[in-house]
Amino acid sequence: MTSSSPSIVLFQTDLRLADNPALSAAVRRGQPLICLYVWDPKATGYGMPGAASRWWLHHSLQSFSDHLQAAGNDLTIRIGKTVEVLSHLLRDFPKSHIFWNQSCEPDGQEIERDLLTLLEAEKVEGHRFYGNTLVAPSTILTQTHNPYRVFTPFWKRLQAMLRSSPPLPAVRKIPPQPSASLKSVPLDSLQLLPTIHWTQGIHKSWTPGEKGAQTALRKFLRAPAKVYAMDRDRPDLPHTSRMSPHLHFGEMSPGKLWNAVQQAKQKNRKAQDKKSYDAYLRQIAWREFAQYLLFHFPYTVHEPLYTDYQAFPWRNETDSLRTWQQGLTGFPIVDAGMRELWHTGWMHNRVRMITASFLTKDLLLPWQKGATWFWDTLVDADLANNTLGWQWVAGCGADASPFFRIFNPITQGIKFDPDGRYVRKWVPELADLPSPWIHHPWETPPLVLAEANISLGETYPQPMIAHAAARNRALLAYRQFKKGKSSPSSSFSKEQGTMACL
DNA sequence: TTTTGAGTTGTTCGA
DNA sequence: GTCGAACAACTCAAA
Repeated sequence: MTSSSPSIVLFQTDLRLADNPALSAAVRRGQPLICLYVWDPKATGYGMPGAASRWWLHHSLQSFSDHLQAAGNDLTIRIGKTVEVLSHLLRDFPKSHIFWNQSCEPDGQEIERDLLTLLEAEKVEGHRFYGNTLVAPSTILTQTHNPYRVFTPFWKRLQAMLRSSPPLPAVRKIPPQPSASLKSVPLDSLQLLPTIHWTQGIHKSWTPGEKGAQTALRKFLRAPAKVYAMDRDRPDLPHTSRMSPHLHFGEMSPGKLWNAVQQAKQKNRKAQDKKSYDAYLRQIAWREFAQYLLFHFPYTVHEPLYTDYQAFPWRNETDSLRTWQQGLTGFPIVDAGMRELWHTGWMHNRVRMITASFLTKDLLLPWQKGATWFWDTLVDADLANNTLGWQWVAGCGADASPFFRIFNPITQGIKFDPDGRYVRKWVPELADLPSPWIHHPWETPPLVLAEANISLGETYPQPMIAHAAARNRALLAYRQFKKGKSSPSSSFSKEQGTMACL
């Protein structure tokens, strides 16, 4: 059976049947349908997901493929460059219509540009939708028709634009593929799974796929959503939504998530609970803002949004980067975070800020190094969120934290992990250290240390840097950089000299 | 064009 | 122990 004019849906980060405008439109068209996913193994840099993220992608594709089969179709997987694969497909099905949801990522944008050229050349119809964001990013602009660079006015504008239209229902029946000869490579041939079995920790805490996303949302709305405003900053409590990887791979649309939270909020009368739902909606808007910024400022993946920061005198040094990556800095909350990341592919948001502040401010290492590490290790690695987050902490991005806002890893630990449960979980060598000392073991009386079987410098490292001095060094570096009075590099190396004595 | 108000997540110091 | 101010200066966005 061949058709003269099938539909091709190009899936990228929208692996779902529910609230997927491109898929729904293609189904409505009624013609035979090809559900296409293209894997490009030659992608480099941020085009290639990290190992943790590839693990998720594998399982997400498997789950999505199952869902498509249940609806009467199947996932066609091909390897190569997206547009070349499509071009090839168009030879077999010359009058196809192509459907896709817009990607805000630079690579996705490049694919879209090439795709539009191809469509033009082949006289093929394309249908673009906006399923990855609440609102098409090109439509939110300031009065002077420029993109927003500040969250609050963006947030106001976004709320004014949002219609409370219900999300599209999940597609239940999909027209079959156009012909039995449509070839797909097996999922395993993408080699997304790591050969060593370090994913056990990840396996335990996540269920990739559309069903897993819905379960996670239900669980969140049942309880933690109500205490979110208060407890979301507590890494020792399980009160975040953990929706980030599901959102990243599009297993749940931001629109559906937004809608579900709104509904829960309306059903709930308690003022305190409403506050929590609002706080969470605001977080969804931050995710939207990140997508939006990446769409309008694709260069921010590698360079600061405010480009004069290119001249900032970051230190170029690899030893301390490695110490940070391994979670051996000697600051318990930082090390706990870095180890949680390594073992589970995830880190609590508050701790992401603390560890990022430590890298960029205490160690004065370039935010790009941290962003790359997070990209490689996070199961929810998302280019937009990662870029915005790191630049925010470093002070060179949208709504950047002021340069004098430097997280104190001890204060933050005491405040957000008051009993030290988070630290004890991920830094077991400190497990027996009493709470008053858990966030600053180097100040613990020797007897207490001995009783806890801790020998600083042997069983657990001494702090790699004195925070107070590191803070002053960062303040000075930023102040001098801002003034631009002296050549930043020369004045800075002098400063480094004083650091050597610490 | 100019002016004005405001800006996710912090820390420290001194009263 | 608690609280408010200072930490700098700049850019954005709207009036």
